[in-house]
Amino acid sequence: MNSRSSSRAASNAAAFTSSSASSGDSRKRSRNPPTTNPQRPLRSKAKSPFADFRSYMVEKNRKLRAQFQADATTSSLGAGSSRADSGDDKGIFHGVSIFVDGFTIPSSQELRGYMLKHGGRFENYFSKHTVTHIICSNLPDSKMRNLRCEQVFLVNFASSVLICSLLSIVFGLFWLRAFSHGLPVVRPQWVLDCLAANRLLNFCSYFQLIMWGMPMKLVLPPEGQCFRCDGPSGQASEELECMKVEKLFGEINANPESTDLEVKFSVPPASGAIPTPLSMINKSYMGHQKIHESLDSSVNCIGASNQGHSTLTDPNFVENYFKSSRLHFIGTWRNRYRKRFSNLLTGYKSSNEKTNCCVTKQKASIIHVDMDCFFVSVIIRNFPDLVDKPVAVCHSNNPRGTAEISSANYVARNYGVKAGTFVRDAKACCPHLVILPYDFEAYEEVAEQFYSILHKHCSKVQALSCDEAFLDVTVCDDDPEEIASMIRKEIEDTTRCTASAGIAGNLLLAYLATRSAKPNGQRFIPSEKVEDYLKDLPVMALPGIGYATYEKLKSRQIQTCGQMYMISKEALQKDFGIRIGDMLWNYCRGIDNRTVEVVQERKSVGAEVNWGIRFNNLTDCHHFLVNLCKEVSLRLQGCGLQGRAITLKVKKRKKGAAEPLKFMGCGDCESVSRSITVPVATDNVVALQRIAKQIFASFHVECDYEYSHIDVKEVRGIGLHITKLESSDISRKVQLAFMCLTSDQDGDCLKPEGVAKSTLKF
DNA sequence: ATCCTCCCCTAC
DNA sequence: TAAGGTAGGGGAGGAT
Ligand SMILES: Nc1ccn([C@H]2C[C@H](O)[C@@H](COP(=O)(O)OP(=O)(O)OP(=O)(O)O)O2)c(=O)n1
Ligand SMILES: [Mg+2]
Ligand SMILES: [Mg+2]
Repeated sequence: MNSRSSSRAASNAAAFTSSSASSGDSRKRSRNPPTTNPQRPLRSKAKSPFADFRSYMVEKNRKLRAQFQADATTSSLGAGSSRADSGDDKGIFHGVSIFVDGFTIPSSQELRGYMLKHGGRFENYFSKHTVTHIICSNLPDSKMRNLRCEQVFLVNFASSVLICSLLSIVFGLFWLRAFSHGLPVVRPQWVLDCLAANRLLNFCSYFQLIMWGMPMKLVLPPEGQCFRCDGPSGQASEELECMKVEKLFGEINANPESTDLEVKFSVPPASGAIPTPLSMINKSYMGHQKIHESLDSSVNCIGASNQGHSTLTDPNFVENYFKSSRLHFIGTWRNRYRKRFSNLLTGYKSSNEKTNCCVTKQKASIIHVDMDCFFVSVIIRNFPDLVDKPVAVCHSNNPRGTAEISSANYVARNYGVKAGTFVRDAKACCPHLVILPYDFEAYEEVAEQFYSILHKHCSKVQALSCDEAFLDVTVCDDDPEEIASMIRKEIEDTTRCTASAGIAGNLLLAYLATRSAKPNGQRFIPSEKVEDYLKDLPVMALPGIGYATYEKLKSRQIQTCGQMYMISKEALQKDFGIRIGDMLWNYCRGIDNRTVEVVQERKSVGAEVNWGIRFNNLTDCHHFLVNLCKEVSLRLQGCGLQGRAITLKVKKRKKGAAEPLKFMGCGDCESVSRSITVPVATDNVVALQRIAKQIFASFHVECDYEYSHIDVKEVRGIGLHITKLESSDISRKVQLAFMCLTSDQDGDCLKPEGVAKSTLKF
């Protein structure tokens, strides 16, 4: 029970066995950029109708793709079969792909119609990869409109906060303008004149003057401070307003029906209607009785027949997969924690401020606590006979299978079994290994007990994962080692699972101390022992140094912290970059300047699946993408966030790569990702789908080897990530306010209580 | 210099 | 059979 100063951490050969784990399979990464440049769609020149089955399929698949694209991109191809797409009879806008920026005359819808009719394309979202021309009217028009709105707005609300929001909307235009990326910005008249001349005219004389197009930056001040607008060269150009702003996050909600900035402010149905994040309830790992599950067919018999283990057979794969994924569980745990303990996390001022100058003089006391073989410990409570047997948690007990061990107890670890090993390899090196199934609800419950105890003993708790946290006990009166001891005892009494703890002067050393205290132990590293402790420590034991960095260091004859200690900071920075070099130099000296952060701002929301992804046709692939968008949209809404940048990632079997070692795995892949930034943050599922579809289209995933950049049959993983996040609160209010303004349209959306609520706040 | 995009790396 | 997710840090290299 006592802190045995085991030397396991140092002598453990885990670092060296891990190389075999990644042999030949997917974990290898390619540094290569995408070999292709899918700048323009490669069109096969379809000749005679379907000479054979193959060309029939090619044609069919192209139609499918075109149909799919129609949402995000509209092109004459998508317009349907009425138009013969063959030979020379391409419309006058063939090869032209426009993006309409802001208010135009003719309207963007009219322009869209012209493009469709005459062989061009119309993009709903700007991307330098897909757009060839930006269409933009004179700014004053749109500006006037916006300003007029602003005045009405003033009359109605007399709210300075809202002015700020309005201004940010106006500046959205500037930002958008700055997106031109060297593409021609052309007046809409060009389109009309081309039509009149019945040919593609040189657009040079139609260049739109970008009068106010210098990038402007709207500075969002810290709470309660002045609000400024900085001009191009950094000088404060205008002091716009000086006001108390509790928080100003941004702009109105994206309108899924239109990207025009003078949008009709209708509430997007999906995001506005359901305030409760149903997704969170559905996904709850706490639901002892699965009430809400009845909402989705998957649990009940209806959909069950279709359920499978891949996208080939399960139309509801996204949802079903996540239900069983351990990595999804631990990956999403932090958000559930945020919700569950939000009362303890809010109002805590960011310790980022170095205001604790008085504290810095005092030497910090950090405790790191981590549950021992968490997933196993929780399950094994029900099997007391197994405590001295080798046990692991895994989906499968198949001795020839490729299911992964999630956690192994310390008996099993002595045989070399650890998280991530295939069950067949685990069985090979430990034939008597007992496999137990997962119980995510139980993990959730124990984690809650764990954190309740931590928060009881200390107010500065930083959650690292469901079984691991840092505590800053610098200002506590009690002896840190005694606190750790008490906490560990209470954890064991409450949960019947053991935890280990490390105590030291900074996060790094506390973390390392826990490692050498495990299992069921604790260790204090006094500052005078630090050098001794680090001297022979393998570099791989340092947090932030994984397999790749380890290999890189090894090739430079650096394997221990002691050896790294000898390398100059400059040399490390040259080889690993400024920040990482700095980190290496610090860590091998036991220096760590990080502080315990109770609240951590979320910077991205995303979902991806890289298992069970197999498609035989584009339809299924599109279907999957649509569901992934739903998932991400629900997650955004579930945590009250909206984002401006949407990134789509596609994993594709690497050229020459064999079938994955792992059943239904992604194997050795290259991945491509591409993002689109829109001017208005969104959480709306329709908007996400449109944007994701547009990006997907730009990858040119097709069913046809010769003409596609990615064969849909080789897609092994898809991910969707949202960044440039803003809170949805404010934007929702502003949006409602706008609806009030423009009450002529969508008046039925004006839920009285909604408006009342929003005005109340102001 | 600073920002942005597209990656890779890391940890649980 | 089996459930290889999630989010942050940061580097390279290009645009501005
Ligand atoms: N590759 C991984 C790593 C972790 N986990 C899950 C199972 C672990 O039980 C839990 C906590 O991770 P830890 O790194 O803390 O590992 P353990 O708690 O299992 O063991 P230890 O005693 O080393 O902390 O996260 C996982 O499923 N797959
Ligand atoms: Mg643990
Ligand atoms: Mg842990």
